[in-house]
Amino acid sequence: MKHDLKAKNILKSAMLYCTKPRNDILKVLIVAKTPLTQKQITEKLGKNQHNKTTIYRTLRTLAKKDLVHKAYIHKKASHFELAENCGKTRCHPHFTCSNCGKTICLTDISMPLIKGLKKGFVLQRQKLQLLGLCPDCSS
Amino acid sequence: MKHDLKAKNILKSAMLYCTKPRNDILKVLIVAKTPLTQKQITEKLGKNQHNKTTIYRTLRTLAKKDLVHKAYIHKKASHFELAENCGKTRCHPHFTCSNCGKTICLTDISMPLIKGLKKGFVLQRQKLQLLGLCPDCSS
DNA sequence: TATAATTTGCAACTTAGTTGCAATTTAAAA
DNA sequence: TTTTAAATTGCAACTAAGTTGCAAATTATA
Ligand SMILES: [Zn+2]
Ligand SMILES: [Zn+2]
Ligand SMILES: [Zn+2]
Ligand SMILES: [Zn+2]
Repeated sequence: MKHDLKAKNILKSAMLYCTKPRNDILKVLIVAKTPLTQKQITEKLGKNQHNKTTIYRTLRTLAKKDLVHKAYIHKKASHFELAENCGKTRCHPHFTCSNCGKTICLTDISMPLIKGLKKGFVLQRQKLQLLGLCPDCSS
Repeated sequence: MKHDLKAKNILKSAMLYCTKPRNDILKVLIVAKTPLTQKQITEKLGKNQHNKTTIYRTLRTLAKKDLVHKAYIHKKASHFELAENCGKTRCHPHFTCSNCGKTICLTDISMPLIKGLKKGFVLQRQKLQLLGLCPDCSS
């Protein structure tokens, strides 16, 4: 149960109550390869079902501690992922296929931080969203 | 009625029926300084009210012709703007204040196009979203 | 003016996400 | 271990953005 331990540690380090819903949801996010919606998390929870309110609240709690990011919104649904592949103020880019809807995390491509922000602006997070055709749909 | 003429020309160039709803909605977008939601467009329409379905359909029609962009989503609501301040595949960045919710169009700041996309990916549009504190909220 | 094609308005619907509250669970003290 | 206070959960009811089907109205063209 390597992921179970990791989930527990994440919660402990963030000084959060270690509950079964949080643990289960974190484990789903740990093994996920792309950001997930509440619905997708519910599907992946399998027999460890939890109320959708609990899932939304857990995601918000984890996001407040910057452990989870709302990566992007697609078809009205927010997609969440662990923050571990993002920098302090910069997230990795996400490429969404306008044909099939699939999204790919570009964890190996980085964009420079924006330059030239006028005085007074404090940047907390930079997100890059790419739309286009994925390899499957462009051939 | 300079804006009226501009709206008419936009519709004509795109080979779209020139109807009163489309004209009115376009005029609102022409004078807007930031992206607007359907609700905000309705407010700015004043006495030229149109059904919300019509507004959504008009926005979709204009977006299909790349005259309008869904710039970003904030608090579950899509925000639309004219595409005229965006490049062919690159939109100008948007800075949203996490404190007051205000959004600023950074039309004078440009980010390089992403490099290093793997073979097969076809980029259609690049969007940059910035979150942080605006000058009013950072002092 | 007549005609065909397109667009509009309405009402009903879908669905992501939120809220209040009572019941349950957690963590830490006794 | 038992007790206790604080935090979390589940439920049902709700909010609100956006969509759909269809009849009526409008547009462009001849
Ligand atoms: Zn695709
Ligand atoms: Zn990602
Ligand atoms: Zn602000
Ligand atoms: Zn803008």
